[in-house]
Order: sequence, then structure tokens, then C-alpha cells
Amino acid sequence: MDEKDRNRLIKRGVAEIIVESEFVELLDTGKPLRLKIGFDPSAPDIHVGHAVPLRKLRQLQDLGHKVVLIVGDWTAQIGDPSGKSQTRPMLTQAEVMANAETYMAQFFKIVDREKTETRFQSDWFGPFTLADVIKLTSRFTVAQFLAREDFSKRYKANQPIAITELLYPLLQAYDSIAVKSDVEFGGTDQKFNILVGRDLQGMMGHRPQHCFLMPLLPGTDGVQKMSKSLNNYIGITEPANDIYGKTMALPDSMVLAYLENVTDVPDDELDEMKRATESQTGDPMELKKRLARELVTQFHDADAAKTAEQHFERTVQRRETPEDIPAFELSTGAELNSKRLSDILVNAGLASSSAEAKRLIDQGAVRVNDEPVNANVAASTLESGAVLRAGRRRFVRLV
RNA sequence: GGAGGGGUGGGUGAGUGGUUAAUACCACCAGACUGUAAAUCUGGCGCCCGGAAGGGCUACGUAGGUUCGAAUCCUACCCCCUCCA
Repeated sequence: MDEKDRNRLIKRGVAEIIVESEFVELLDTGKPLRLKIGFDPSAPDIHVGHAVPLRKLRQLQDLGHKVVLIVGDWTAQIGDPSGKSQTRPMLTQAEVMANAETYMAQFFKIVDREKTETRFQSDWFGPFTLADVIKLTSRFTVAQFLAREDFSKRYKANQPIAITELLYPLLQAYDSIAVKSDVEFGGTDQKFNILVGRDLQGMMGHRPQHCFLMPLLPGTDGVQKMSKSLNNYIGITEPANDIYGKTMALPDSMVLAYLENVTDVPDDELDEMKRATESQTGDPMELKKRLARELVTQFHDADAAKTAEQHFERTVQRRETPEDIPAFELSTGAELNSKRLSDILVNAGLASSSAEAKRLIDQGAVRVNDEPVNANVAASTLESGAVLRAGRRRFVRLV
């Protein structure tokens, strides 16, 4: 591996490697490594933020290394202490399996299934006894765990910390023992947990794993990290138009970070983009379109990217009506006569309640055949074939 | 076990008997502007009925109660935090 490739591997889209020099040495031995990554089967939607570590795994797989995917069916019941976590509802075995399958279907859109070993925590935690738990917990102190930022912050702010939450890093650490991992992957927020695994391995006579920490991608709001619960995410299974549209709605300041971390735009091209952005000689919208195309191509294909771009240019930039819009069947006769525009908006899914529909009408967001409609007219005035629009991007063709 | 503080809309957080569907900020939605975005400005932001005017219902941890009227008072319960043990 030449210098350039190696740099790309250990620098781009990587926040920190612990210990980097040792990891590089290990890599150079050519020995196939066991790359650990885990997930909790509680919220199985993978978004572009998750793609950062997954893409890195893929790169390493392509060099001959093996991914060990851990289904956290025990840790899912605790919930990773993110600061707001509540005791989570226990998942049934069936729910765990269903979630795991949903997750893996997405996971393997990025990671190579052939070079992946999937393991369930219950394999080793199922037979765990209280004696094992005590032995495990006795290796660490409360002070060590309070060093973790989440915990210390909450502790100082008089917010509850459940004892089970303290167990979370321990379980995750023990996973590393169980699967004999050489390297563990995660976001920078996983630093503490992964290091506990490294420590535990050392204590138990295993070779300590290296920690591969990836940056947390900011969400579409440009401020907080991307997450489903903040609704600032781009899901990798979302329709092409949505991926494209959400990308275009990103603040300009996010574009380079996304290009660097979740696309394969060549390094020198990326450098050129950075220069152009800094000197303000580039075209920010073109750059963002490039990103949007890259993402759609990655999670769908190049054709879908082209179509999505055309759709965006037509509907958002030129505010025209797109070509293929969902049809909504108007009822007929007496039933129709008793309804009004607001009812149709709700039934067609353009508004979530009739109160919202009326608000949209009042605010001039509703158009019929591109003509604003400012009154809640009778539904009978609507003709089939007409295009009903609410806001920028919600359309329906009446039939 | 004891003493004290607290639970309000997606979030933070006002509100101590009526003009409170509930201040403010954030988030969100729509409109204007625009290069997509950001910024800015304007409006909105529980649900239902009604063309509208307006009306009704539900909501302030849970369940009861007092009152013409309760997020606000009372009782019980649940949960959280702090200090003491």
C-alpha cells in the first residue's frame, strides 16, 4: 500500500485512531484483522451519519479484513447513555430479530456481507451468571465511569443516571472479549466505551483492541449530530428524490464535510473544492448538487441521481409541476358535494389534519393547477386532472 | 428510614382559582426574498364541526375531590432530584 492510499485509509473520514502507530504496524503485517462494530436493534434506520464508519469498514474489507457485526440484543434493553435515555422497553425476541433484519438489510448496502461475521450478544450473555456480572463489574470504579462526559454532566446537573446505564460500557467491552476483536469502530461519542473494551482486554490477557473513531456527521440542521430522533437525518433507504432534496436543503457550510466523509470524491479534487470554497471562487450550489448526486448514486444509482436532479430543478428551482406525481381519486356525487378543499387535502395526505389544511389554505400555500386558492372552496369545484399542491413539494393529481 | 424540592405542549421553561389552548425562547410549517441553503421579514403552530362568524372537545405526572369555575386548592398514588442516615 503506498503512502497516499494509506493516508486515505487512516485520515479521511477518521477522527482518531488509538493507537495509530500500532494500528499501522498491525496493518502492515498483512494479517487479516477482526473489525468489531455493534448496533442496538432498537432503532433500525441507518442514515448518512452511520455511513461514515460503515464506509470505512468497507474500505478495510476490500483489503482483506473481516467485519464482526454484533447485534446488541442485551445492550438494546439498557440504551446507550446519550444523556436523555430512559429505561427502554424490553424487546421481545421476535422484535429483536425483526429489527436486526431491517438493520442488516441496510448495513449490507455498504458493508460486504461475504466478509462479515454476525454475532448476537445473547450468545455469551445468555449463559452469564450473577457471579460473572460481579466479576466483570469489580474491575472498574464509579470514578472511572464518571469520567465519561455524559455521566459527569448529568451527575452535576442532578439528572438521573440508572445503574444499568453504567453497565452499558461494560457489556460492550465484554463483547470485545467474546469476539476477540483487533479493532473496534464507532463514532467519537463511542470513545469511552471502546476504550473500556480495550482496558478489559488487557486485564483479561487479551491483546488490546485499537480504537477507530469516526467524526459524528452534523445533521441537516447543520448544528446537532445527525440522528433520527432529532429528525435531521438523511436515511440511506429513502427515495432518491428525498435524499437529493434533503441534501440540497443542507446549510452550505456542511457540504465539504459531507463530501469528505461520505463520498469517494478523489482527494485532490476535494482539495480543489476546499480552495475554491475558501476563496469564494466556486459555485456553492453546483458543489451541493455534486454532493446530492454522489449520495443518490451511492444509495441508489447514477440514473436515479440524474432523475432526482431534474426533479429538483423543476419543482424547487423553477417551481414547476413534476411529471410523475401520485394520483388521488376523487370520490363522486353526493359524497363529493359534502366535502371541501380542506377535506381533500387531508384525504390525499397533503395535510395531517383539517386544521392544518385550513391553515395552509389561509397562508396561500395551496395551489390548484398553479393558481393560488385562498378560500376553502367546495370540493365539487375541483376537476379531475387538476394538480393539487400544498407548499413546495407536496403534489397530487386528481383523478 | 427522615427532611426538603420538583413533574406544564417536540425541547427548554413561565404561569399559584376566572380575560389561560396556556407567556417566552428553540425546533417545526407556510409565505416573501434568493443561488439550493443560510440570514432577514411576515404569519402560523392541539383536535373536531362550520363557507365564515362562531361553537364544541381534549390537554398541564396518575386517579379522585372542593368550586359556578382548577395547570393553579385538597387527598391518595406514581416518578425524579438534593441533603441526612
